[in-house]
Amino acid sequence: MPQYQVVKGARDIFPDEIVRWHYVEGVVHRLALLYGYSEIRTPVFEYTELFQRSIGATTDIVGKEMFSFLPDPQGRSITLRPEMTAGVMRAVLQKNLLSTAPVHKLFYLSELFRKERPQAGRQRQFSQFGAELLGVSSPAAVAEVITFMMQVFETLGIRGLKLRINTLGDSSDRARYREVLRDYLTPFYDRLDLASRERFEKNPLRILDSKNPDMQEIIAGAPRLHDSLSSEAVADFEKVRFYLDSRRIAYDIDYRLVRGLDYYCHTAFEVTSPELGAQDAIGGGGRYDGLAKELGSSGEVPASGFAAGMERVLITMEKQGLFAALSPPGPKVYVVAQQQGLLDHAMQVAYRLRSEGISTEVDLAGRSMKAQMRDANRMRACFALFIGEDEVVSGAYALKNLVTADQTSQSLDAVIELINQYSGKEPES
RNA sequence: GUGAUUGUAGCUCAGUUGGUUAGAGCGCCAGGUUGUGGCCCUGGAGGUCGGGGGUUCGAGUCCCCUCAUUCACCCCA
Repeated sequence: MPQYQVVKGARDIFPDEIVRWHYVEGVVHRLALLYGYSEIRTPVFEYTELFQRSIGATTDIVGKEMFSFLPDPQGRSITLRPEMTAGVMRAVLQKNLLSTAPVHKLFYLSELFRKERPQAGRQRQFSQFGAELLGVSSPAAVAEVITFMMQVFETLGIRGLKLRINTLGDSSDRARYREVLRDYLTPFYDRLDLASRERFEKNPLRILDSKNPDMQEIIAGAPRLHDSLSSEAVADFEKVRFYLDSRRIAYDIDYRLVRGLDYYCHTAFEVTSPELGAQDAIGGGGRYDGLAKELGSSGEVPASGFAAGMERVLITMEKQGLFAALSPPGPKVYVVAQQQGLLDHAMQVAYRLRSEGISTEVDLAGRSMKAQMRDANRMRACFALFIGEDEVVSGAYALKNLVTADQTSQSLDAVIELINQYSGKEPES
């Protein structure tokens, strides 16, 4: 057992896996461009109050999952970001971005940190890609965000995902409902579990998504938020459904979908993957028109957004066999030195090839030809170029096609020409 | 934070009721083939049995502690 190991809940990503990340990231970038979203990068840490204010002091994330520390004894506490929306909103407000154009569409691909016990599909450092649509308050905006997210999943080839949506109404709807819910729950107070009692005062809505079996009976009989909604909120939700229906995006309505973060209003949504085990949310999001005000903005900044868990996407794709054809690219040419004394010459030839834009490998360790050939094979090089005494004297190099095993002897210029013309497939393995 | 689970070679795992020098497959390295890979054959390297303590004539096997892993609860991506 090595003395040093990765920090609990973090992991290393090696080259054979990184190709998968590049693939997914490429799809995200491509579709972001297609939908008109530009990338934003914000710092990995923010002042702690930002998260307390935006995510909500009563949430689990703020209550027990943040990595917070003091940069210096007199400094303000700072926190490794547990989610992206707060930081993006802070950046947008700080720069007064909405003054340059009324609508901004941003996407990101970032690392987040949450101090949870790791388990399948859950890490302490993890990555999300997501988007924020700022400046538009409408069902059309949430619908676009959902569409964007679902198209990413679809483009990646992921199957069997389930989209659930709900509406939380606006703040006055929720205030009204909070009272209705409290009135209903009061007679059951003695039967509520500890977590639910804590939420009773501050955020009774979140009692509804408790998974405690003992609570289910009580929850099942609760009045629905839906029945407390204003007609505007109902119409808003109907409109979102209309957009999803017209784009043939399948979904279920889940009246109990509340989501953990306090800043959501109106539409909230979540996508689950059948491949994930207990932590099965692969993406989620919603609308949060009130967040900017909460952060002290004088003007309104209505917003919608989604976030998807990169690792969970990767797990799902792996289980569905969507990476079968993916492997790290091999070099075009492997320069094989007949004996160690010819390494200098081999390196010189390699540099020449590289200067011609041809990816080239040389065995710097000076191993046997057999080892070099095995290496070339393993790396799935297309060609082997042999450097022996004959070649050095004659200037004619033996070039072997490692797929067909054809071999010719040519000047270096002719070899470069041949390689550049070659467009055949890489060796199978 | 709570519960359970598993730690033996680089990887996946065997290891009988405690009993000599702890094994296999794959991978790695070398040779067979001194200018040519994949396949095959032969050989080799590589292990404080997670760590510490205890019981015992004797511990990879039993007990205690500890660290780590994984899964689940909670919650979320």
